[in-house]
Amino acid sequence: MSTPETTAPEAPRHFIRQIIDADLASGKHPTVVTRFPPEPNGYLHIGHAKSICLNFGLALEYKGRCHLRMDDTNPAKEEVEYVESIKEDVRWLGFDWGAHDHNASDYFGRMHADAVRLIELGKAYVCHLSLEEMRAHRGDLVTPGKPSPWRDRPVAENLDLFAKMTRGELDEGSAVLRAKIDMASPNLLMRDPVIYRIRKASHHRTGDAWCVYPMYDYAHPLEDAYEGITHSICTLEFEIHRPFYDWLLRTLDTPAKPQQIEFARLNLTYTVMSKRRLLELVQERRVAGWDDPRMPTISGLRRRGIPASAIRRFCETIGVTKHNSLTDVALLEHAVRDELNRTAPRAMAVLDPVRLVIENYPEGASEELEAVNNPEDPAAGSRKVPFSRTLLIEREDFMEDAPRKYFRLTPGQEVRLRWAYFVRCTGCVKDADGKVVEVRCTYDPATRGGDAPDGRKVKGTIHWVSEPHAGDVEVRLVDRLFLKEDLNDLAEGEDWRAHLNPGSLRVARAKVEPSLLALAPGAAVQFERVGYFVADAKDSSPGKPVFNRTVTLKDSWAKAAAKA
RNA sequence: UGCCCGAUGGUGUAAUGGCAGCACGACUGACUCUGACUCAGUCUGUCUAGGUUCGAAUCCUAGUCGGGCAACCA
Repeated sequence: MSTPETTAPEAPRHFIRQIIDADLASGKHPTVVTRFPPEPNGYLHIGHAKSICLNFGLALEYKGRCHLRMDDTNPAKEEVEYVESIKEDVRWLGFDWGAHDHNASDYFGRMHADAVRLIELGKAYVCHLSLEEMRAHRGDLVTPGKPSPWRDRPVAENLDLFAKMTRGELDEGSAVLRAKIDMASPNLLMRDPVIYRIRKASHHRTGDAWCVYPMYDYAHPLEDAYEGITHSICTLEFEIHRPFYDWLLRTLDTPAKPQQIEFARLNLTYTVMSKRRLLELVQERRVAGWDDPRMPTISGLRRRGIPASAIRRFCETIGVTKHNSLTDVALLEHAVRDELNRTAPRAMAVLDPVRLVIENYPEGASEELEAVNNPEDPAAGSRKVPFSRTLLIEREDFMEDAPRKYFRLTPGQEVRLRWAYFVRCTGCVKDADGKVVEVRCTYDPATRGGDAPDGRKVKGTIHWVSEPHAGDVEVRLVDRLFLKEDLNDLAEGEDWRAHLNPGSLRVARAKVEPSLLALAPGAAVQFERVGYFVADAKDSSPGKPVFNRTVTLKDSWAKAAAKA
């Protein structure tokens, strides 16, 4: 597991850091304890990564600790499969919760005892209103609610009824436990919220031990208090829940009084982030699974070849605020390129091959040339690449009638074959349809290795593979999943699925230099002049890698050409 | 119609009463054995109107715009 870089001292003092600084300075807390509390009902995505980096990052930064806690209070929606994937993803991101592997369900006993205490305090009651009746009693945004007819029943009766609920003697939906607060509160969440409901369902951890399950609003503050969380960081939509959070801790007078702090969730261009939509993509088979390389899930990003360090860096870059924003996915891509440029070994692969014949190179001969593995990292060393008379180059690296400033192969022009020789184009061979089937050239033996002893320069360098030595591999040209920038900005009735990019996955064959065949599954590589790729961790087999494109290289020529 | 929260270049953010800064992006150009990287330069911003102050992105008031809130979900 990689160790996350400690945050630079000049890191922006975002508002949460400022709150913590103040709390530490005032002595309110001796240390920082945060938590990451996912509900195990789906896979983690890049938005969760923001929260993970924030919570675990803060703990690291302040030498406190961060707990991992499964918020498993709803037996109907949660599964073990998700628990495992969540742990794997957090670990992969580089974080460690140590011994603090918790579950909301660990506290069902304590929460229940606290509910009994609430009843004894006269602050909770059993209510039999149906869903519809309760909605009607709640009032609305502008009109106060009406009290439930059971609001003032005696403590003893509440105790007895809650015990019956707990023993499973009451039917689902026939009763709930409600906090008794204020039916006229302008905050609807304070109008006697439900805190326990009957669910005769089997829970993935507690089995059939319980017939009543706590609601999130009741459970979460208690979980935080039990664990001694100091700063309970969540997303903006929970802001309105904070008064109840504080009310509960105050009413129960818990020894610990964690503080809930809200920040804006991550939105990314060309990306859907809601669990519901991601689930639908999987269920409707619009992607191959949760870990499809096009998915913004942690497992998808991992399979796509995006390094954990790039995700961490990205999360630090985007900052933490209280206002909604839409982050350009280019920021993520930049973090990925930046990391991979430093670390990924280079190799040559031709995605759209056309044959290049060197007329003056001996037939049947071959040799090995030295190629640098990573110009950005001398320690990466070099490798041998086979060379012969017949090579394969990218089709787009030859043009019969080239525009000015086209530095690649065109009749009469000299270019460098990367790490090999200078070659001068002599022409091409076409088939009956006029399609180029072969490019011809001559080479200068004196330029072996790629430099001319006479000091002459070429403007262009192109990549190549030796046809007789080339490996043939599958490459998956992964592109953005959606064509629309802001998937949250949809017209009434507009289906987000209509913006799916039909070209988000193009499967192709590529010709590659032999060294690439030995690449370990999960290893990143740069195909020179093309992009960063990763040997797919799932579908690669020994000697037979399958490559996923992580991100393309920037291509200012393509941009210029498109403009012309 | 109520309550809560927010607003800084195209995008993400910093500045917490004292020179509006950084990163991404776009556009030039230099360099280059990757038209990559790197480097240099250019571009573009404090929602509006009042007020407080020597001085306001920052404090106050009003407005505008955006987001959230009426699951026995989290």
